[in-house]
Amino acid sequence: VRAARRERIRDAINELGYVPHGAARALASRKSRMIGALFPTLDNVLFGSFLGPLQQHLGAQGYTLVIASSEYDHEVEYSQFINLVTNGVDGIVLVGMEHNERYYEILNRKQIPYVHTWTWKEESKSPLVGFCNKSASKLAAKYLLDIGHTRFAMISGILEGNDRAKERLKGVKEILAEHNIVLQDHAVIQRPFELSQGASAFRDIMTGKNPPTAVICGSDLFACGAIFEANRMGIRIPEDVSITGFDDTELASSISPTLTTIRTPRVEMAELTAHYLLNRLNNAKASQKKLDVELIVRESTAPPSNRAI
Amino acid sequence: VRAARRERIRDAINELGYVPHGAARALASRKSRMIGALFPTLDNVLFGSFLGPLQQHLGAQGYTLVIASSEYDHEVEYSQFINLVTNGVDGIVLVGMEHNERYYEILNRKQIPYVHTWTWKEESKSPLVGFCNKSASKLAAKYLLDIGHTRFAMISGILEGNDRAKERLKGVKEILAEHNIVLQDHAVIQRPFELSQGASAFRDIMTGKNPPTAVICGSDLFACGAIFEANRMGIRIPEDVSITGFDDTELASSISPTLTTIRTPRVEMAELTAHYLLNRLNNAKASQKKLDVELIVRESTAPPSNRAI
DNA sequence: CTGTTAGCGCTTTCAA
DNA sequence: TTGAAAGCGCTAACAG
Repeated sequence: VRAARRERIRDAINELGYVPHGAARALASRKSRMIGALFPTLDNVLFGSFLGPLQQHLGAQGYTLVIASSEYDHEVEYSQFINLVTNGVDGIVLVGMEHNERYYEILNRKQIPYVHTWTWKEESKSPLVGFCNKSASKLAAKYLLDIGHTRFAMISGILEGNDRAKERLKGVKEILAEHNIVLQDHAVIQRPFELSQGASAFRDIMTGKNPPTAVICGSDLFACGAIFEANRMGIRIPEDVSITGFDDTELASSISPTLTTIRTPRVEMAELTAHYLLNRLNNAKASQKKLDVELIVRESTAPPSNRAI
Repeated sequence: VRAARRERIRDAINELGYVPHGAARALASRKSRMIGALFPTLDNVLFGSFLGPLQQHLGAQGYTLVIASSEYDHEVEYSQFINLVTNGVDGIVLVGMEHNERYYEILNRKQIPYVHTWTWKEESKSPLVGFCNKSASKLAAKYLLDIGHTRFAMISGILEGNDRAKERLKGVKEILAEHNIVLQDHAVIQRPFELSQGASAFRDIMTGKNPPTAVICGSDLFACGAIFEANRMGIRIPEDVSITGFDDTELASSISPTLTTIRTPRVEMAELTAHYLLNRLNNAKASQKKLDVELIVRESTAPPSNRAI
């Protein structure tokens, strides 16, 4: 069949509006050309900025991304996971490492490649494409120590079931300990990832006795909520209190004062996640990747003032 | 087979980790139990706050939500649309009404129910679950007129291919015209939906000659970016300039000053969208719905001051 | 290179 | 109520 005729046939197919039947194709070929992504929530620009590029890279190779969110609920996550497997995804993207053991049994039995993102551990046996949350949060704490802070508080995500949040807290504690500073339990406030939670946590922290001169936040959302609340309370940032965030979302560079934060490589992570899975699917060698994070110093941090506020 | 034995069988199935094969089921039953959602972007909390509840309601009836984003690109949207149809979704959720004619040919031929969201038109023949963008933006403009403003500017989303943005602008123009005020072309700035775009548009507006006393924004993102920029420029909100947003995202109620905005009913819209599609799929009567929007007055608006700034 | 055929794992229909 | 058989729309393997 020559090119000309081939083209006419393709045109005819388009004219008639023929759309292939994915289920039949999947059944016959044992490949669905779908990749599943199981995320904690969609209600956060963080994940959006990862999923867009991920979809793009996967789409370039003919794969469709199927997104599911667990709403930070284990039950929901489990049923969404089963949904993805039932729908026959060829590969799966998971966030963090704390997941039901059964997932891996199923994945292994069905030979479905998977990858953990948003996290990193040296000794991990399961495939990772992510960054080290612990050393990332150390970067922020270290910077604050270097410019002279000694009294700290941290606004953290809910630790339960969230290894990223746990690692971030651990990093802060470790580096403070190296400087003989103990981050006490009452100085660590756990909250769901929301602006308003950052605001109320900040108020709690600053109205307690012996308030800190620096507040380390486990998310830009917390940090920005804190900045808004500081403004309402008449607390000047950074003159009275320094604040750091985590992620470097658009809000961090837009807010006034702009936010000192940790840039997490979401776009690059999406690309490498796609490549990892695509390689596995093509039986090529696929290697996990540790990505670098970066401290972005902006206006929300400064040396502590001498006067206690 | 009695209940006891039935239960034992189910347990055994669970033990063995059997997961049904969706493609085979879909092929045999001509139902995939998947619903597609085609969105402009995932990189905006707006859509996240809709997709979460949508997934929840669909999931309650055993449906999986397959999310695709077009990144505001027609080509990408088309290929994602074909992807969804190929993957055999049983129903589809579209945002706005400006879509390729061919979508409807395919949808009709394949008898796939669909619904348009985020928009409303009285005379529409295609099913809608949404709100009227035009009357929504009128609410904001009307309020500003009522408290005495006469000089306006608008920061709008890119109009091309976006009927929601067009309607919002139209609403503002109409109500101003009723008060004999012409919103001139140079007072309307079109930008992609980003905080930083709101900031730079605000700067452009305020450094132009004869700056307005009120800036109407087609998105909370623009409005918050404008507030941040005002802060940097030493312009006081609302004393010097009033600013209104659109959507009532979490940022609107958190930012300082808090933002006067239009609340769009995203959660309710998600629920009704799910119900519409589920009813169509169950051959029950399904009716489209017009949802109400609401003006939320907060701190970012006040009567114009007498002194020109 | 092209045409034919078996069969993917289910649901559905029909027979027992 | 249960079992057997057909077949969904494709792909893959093989024969021509």
